[in-house]
Formats: sequence, C-alpha cells, structure tokens
Amino acid sequence: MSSVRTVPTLDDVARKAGVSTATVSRCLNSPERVVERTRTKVMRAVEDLGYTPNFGAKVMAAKRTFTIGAIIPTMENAIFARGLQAFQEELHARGYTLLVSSTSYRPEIEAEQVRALVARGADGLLLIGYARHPDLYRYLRQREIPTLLAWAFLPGADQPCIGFDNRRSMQALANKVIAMGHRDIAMISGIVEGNDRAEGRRQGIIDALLENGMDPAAMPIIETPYDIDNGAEAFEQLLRGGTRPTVVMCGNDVLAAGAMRRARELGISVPDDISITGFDDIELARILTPSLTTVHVPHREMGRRAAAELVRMVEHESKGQPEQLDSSIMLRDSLKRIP
Amino acid sequence: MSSVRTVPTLDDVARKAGVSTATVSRCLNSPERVVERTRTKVMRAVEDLGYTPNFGAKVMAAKRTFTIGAIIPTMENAIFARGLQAFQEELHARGYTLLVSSTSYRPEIEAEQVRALVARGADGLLLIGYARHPDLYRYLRQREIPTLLAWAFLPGADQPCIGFDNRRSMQALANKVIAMGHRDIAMISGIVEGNDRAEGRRQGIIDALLENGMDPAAMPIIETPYDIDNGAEAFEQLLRGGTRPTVVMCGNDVLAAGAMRRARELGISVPDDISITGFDDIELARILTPSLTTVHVPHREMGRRAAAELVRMVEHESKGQPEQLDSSIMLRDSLKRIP
DNA sequence: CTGAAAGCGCTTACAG
DNA sequence: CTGAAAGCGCTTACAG
Repeated sequence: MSSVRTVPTLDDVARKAGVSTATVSRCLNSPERVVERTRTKVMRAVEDLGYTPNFGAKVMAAKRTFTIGAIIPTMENAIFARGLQAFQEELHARGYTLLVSSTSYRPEIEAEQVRALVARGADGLLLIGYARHPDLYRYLRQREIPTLLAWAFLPGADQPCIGFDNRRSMQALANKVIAMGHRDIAMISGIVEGNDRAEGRRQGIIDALLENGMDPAAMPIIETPYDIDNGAEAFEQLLRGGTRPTVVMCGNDVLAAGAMRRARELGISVPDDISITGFDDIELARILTPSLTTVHVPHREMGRRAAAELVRMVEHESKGQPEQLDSSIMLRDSLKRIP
Repeated sequence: MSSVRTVPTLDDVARKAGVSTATVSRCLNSPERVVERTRTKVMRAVEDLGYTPNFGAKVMAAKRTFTIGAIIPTMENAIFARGLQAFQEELHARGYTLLVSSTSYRPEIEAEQVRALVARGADGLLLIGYARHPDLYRYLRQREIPTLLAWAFLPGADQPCIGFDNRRSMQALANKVIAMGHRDIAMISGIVEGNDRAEGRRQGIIDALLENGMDPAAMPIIETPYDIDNGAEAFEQLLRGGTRPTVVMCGNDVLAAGAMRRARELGISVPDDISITGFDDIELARILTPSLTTVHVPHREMGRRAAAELVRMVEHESKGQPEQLDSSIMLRDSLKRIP
C-alpha cells in the first residue's frame, strides 16, 4: 500500500527524453558537447523527474568526490574555527564540500584520521603545520592525495604550505617588548612536542633574546596545553619563582586571557605591575581589560587562500604553491614601557 | 616507465586468499558469518596487499556513506564551534564522518546546502533550530533523510530536536533581573526573522515583563546581527534614547561583549551605572571585566547527544527522540541589584 | 559456511 | 553530435 516512490535514475531521464544515458550524462557534465535542442529536451526531463545524480555511482565512475578533508587540532580554538569557516565558504563557492576531523592535538589520531578521510574518498587534504611522521607523508604521496599544509610557513620546506612564519612573528614581538625596556621576560608556552607552531613561537623569543645579548637560559618557561585555566595556573606558578618578571609572553591569546584573569584575581595590575602579551589576535584580544598586545594573523585570509590553492591542486592546475602571509604586531594596553 | 601502482581491489584479495569476493566482503563487513580459518586467510591477504575498500563502490553497493551532514549558521560563533566539536568527536567514535556547511544566517543558503549534502550522500542531517520553509521539511521527508534539529526545544514540535527552551531560559533570567529591582530594561536582540532562537529569547523577556505587570511595549529593543561591533553600536544607540535603562539584556554573549566594550569606551561603569546580561555562557563571559551574568547552555553535551541520537536514527534504531536540556543562570558581576 | 552472478547508477573511450 | 556497451568495485539475495 505504501507508495514506493523510487528515486529517478539516469536511465529514467534518458528514456523520458528519448536519448541515451551517455547524452544525459554529457548534458549534465559537459553541456557544451551537446546541441542546444537535445540539451533543452534532456533538461526538461531532468526537471520533470526531479532527477539528482546518485552520489555513489558518480564517485565510482568518475573517481572523484568533490570533497575536501580538513584535519585540525580543535574547532574550539577561535583561530581554527575562523580559518575553517573561510576555508569552507571558499570551497563551497568552488563546488566542493568540506569533511572535518579534529585531533585534540594528538598526533596518533591525526594519522588515523588521514586514513579515514582518504578512505571516504577525500579528493584533497588540509593539515595544520609541518610536524608529523614521515610515514604519513609517504602514505599521502603514494596514494597521490593532494595535501596542503596551513597555519605555518617554513622557508624552504618541501611540503606546500600557506601560512606565516611563527618564529619570526614572535621574534618581532619579543624585540618590541625588549625595545620597550623589558629585561625580565617569562614565557607561558603551548606544548611544543609535535607542534611546530608552538615550538616556533618559543624559538622566536629565544632568537630575540640572543639578538639583544640576553641569556635565554635565564628565561622561565612554563609549557602547558592551550587552555584558559592552564594559562591562569601557569601565571601564578611563574610568580612563585625568584624575581618577578616584568612581562609574561604567552604562546597564544587563550593562555594570555587566563594569565590576565589570574592576575586580576591576585590583585596584580596589568600592565602597571606586570605586562602580558599574546599571539593570534582573536576577537577576545580587543575585549579584554586591558586590551591585549598580540600578534595579528590573517586567519580568514589564510583559510580562503588555502581552499583556492587546494582546489587547484586537486584539479591538477598546481602542484602546491607555498605562500607566506604577513603577521603584524598589535600594540595594545597590556604591554607597558618600562621607565 | 612510471610504476603504475594500482590500488588493490576486492578481487585481488579474493584471488590471493583463494576465495570468492563474496567471502572477502563478508570477512570485512560481518566477520561472524565466516569461519575462523577462512577469515584468518583472508585477513592476511588484506594485510599483505594493504587493501582498503573503494569508497565509491561501497557507497553505491551499500547505499550508505557513513557520513553525516551538519549545517550551522557559522563556525565563528564559539557556541557552534564548541557544539560541533563535540558532535564530530562523538560521530567519529561511532564510525561516522562529519560534512560541514554554514549559512551565515541566510535561510535560502540553507535550503541549497541541504540539497547539496543530500546529493553528496549524507546519511543524516543536523540542522539548527526550527524555523524553515515547509518545502524543505517536505523534501527531507520525501527523500527519507533522517534529520535532527538542535540548539532549540519547542515543547510539542513535530520535528525531533535536542536542545533547550530559549524562551523559558531567557524568561528566567529576566525574572531574576526584575527581582533584583530593575524596571527600566532595554534589549539588544539578534535578528529575529528566520531565527527561532533569537525570537524565543526576545519573547522570554516579554513574558517576564508581563508576568511582573510591566509594559513590554515600553521596552526599547534594538535588533542587530550577532557581532561584537554591532553590540557596541546598539548599546550607544540605546543610551541616546529617553530614559537611560538600568539594565541592557543582550540576545547573546557576543552582543553583550560589544556593549560592555562600548560602555567602557564611553566611561560608563558596568554594573554601577548600568547592568548588562548575555546568553550562552561562552568562555568570554568569565573573562570579561566585569564578568558577565548570562545563561549557561550545555553546548558540548548538546553536540554529543545530538550525534548519538542522529546515528541511532540513521541506523533505524530511533525515529528521533526529542530531548530537552537544562540551561542555568550564571550570576556574575555585570548585573547589580538596584537599591 | 561459501560461491556464482546479478546489480547498484553512473562515465567514457570508441564508433559512427 | 550521439549511442551501444564496457567497466568502475563493491554487496547481497539465492543456491548449494
């Protein structure tokens, strides 16, 4: 009794239009190869039947899914959410759909997810940063999966990457901090293991210290996962050390937000008693009291460009053009000149 | 000269193991139907060849993609990013992959994206809120796509939804505000058109006013897209009105953050000169100065449960069980009792 | 428990 | 410009 409304197939359209399935397929995929008269006839049949191509069959025959996979640490960090949003919009504009996975910063999980997305037929992959096992790169190469990295840029790296130089960017900020008279610098760093961005940022500070004839070994560093509460905790821990630093440079804005919160809770005034800096320039940075001095990174732009380039790679129009984006220092109220 | 390393197929495995393709397929999909001896033999061949099933072929033959589509307004709002992250994790744990699209709060785009995801073979769909054209619901029903709504809960609605009651939640907060002595209440609302959550929140305040014998028509309301700068702008506009409100209730935390920023810029003290409230309880809320009084919503929990239920629907174990989650009022420093 | 074989719904050389 | 037909790589009744 139930009306079994079968979904129409290419065959149904062909029959209705009085042509072969090949012609229908052409009308849909390369209309310029079909004469107008035939095309109108076919398109009418498509309309009438409400035909939409069967995804599986199409994938199987065409060996393409028009699907791009992205594997990021987490969507909960605003920088990835924002970049991914732009990435998705751009993909959509180009007829691709986004498949998303996250790793919670766990490298083993990333490898597993890469395989899963490839198995799901992702035409191309977006990964974050450089640091990963050579086996994974080998697998990607062997399977010939176009892969683009983002959120980092290492001059001379052999993987195509669209991003900025984390190390130089943080070095620039640290130089600024030093130029403002700070000599007792402490750092709250993200976990460096398996995270080239976190490592680059730490190295950038060290570079600046060396450049200014200061001793990097004397700088207190606390390493902790990116998280507001961890930032707060680390800040307090730093204060328990010997000399109180005049500035605490944080590996990202989230850690900095935590540090600022704890400072307030402890009755320590930022920036009068101590300065604090961040990295990323997420929306939070401008809203904190005092507003946060940080490094601005064009996340949206990065996402957009990565999508455009990855699509080019998938369509064999590019082998992966690395691109370096500029970051810039945002001087705000949380950093004060030492008299 | 190039070594054409063809990807191994089921056939290769069958040949190597000396069995039929049917048996290999069974080993992979319902191993209990194959005797141990055969299975080991087959699994060895699978290992040796490094076989992975071809996605397209599998989808076509099995008519399933193990892919779930989600269409949200934007990943840039922390509430969706957070809920989606949990949603994705839970899907992953259950062997599904997430396909993501966003609409930038544009209903026409949503309809288009629904069709695109269905065409891509999504086994099920997650959508936000109730408000959409009946045609779209009809399409989903006709295509028999399991669809779950989230981020809202309307008692008695005929679409399965996992979320909370936006209207009652905001009403509760407004009642609290009134109980603290506020009589001059103003609101900065999100765009209500096509957004049942925004509308529910506005109605909730109106409900509370009526409940307390106050006149809703006297409440100044500014409607503006969810965005920090818009929140700031709207706040300033409200001050230009006749009597200055004693409290500004905002449709979400993002608008509230903007309002607080502008208050500071104008030299208006929160909460001494004016109180401000939000909705959502994103991380920002605890970090703002002063910390923001808002409505806490269990976004992560919501994402997790939505994933679990949607998978059940896709696997025909449920027809969609609506579920109401609790929200709670977070009293913080931005709201002050009127003497 | 296992196999032979049909069928899933497309795309694409190859002819004409 | 169009068609007949093979082929993509699986799954799954149906037998045995």
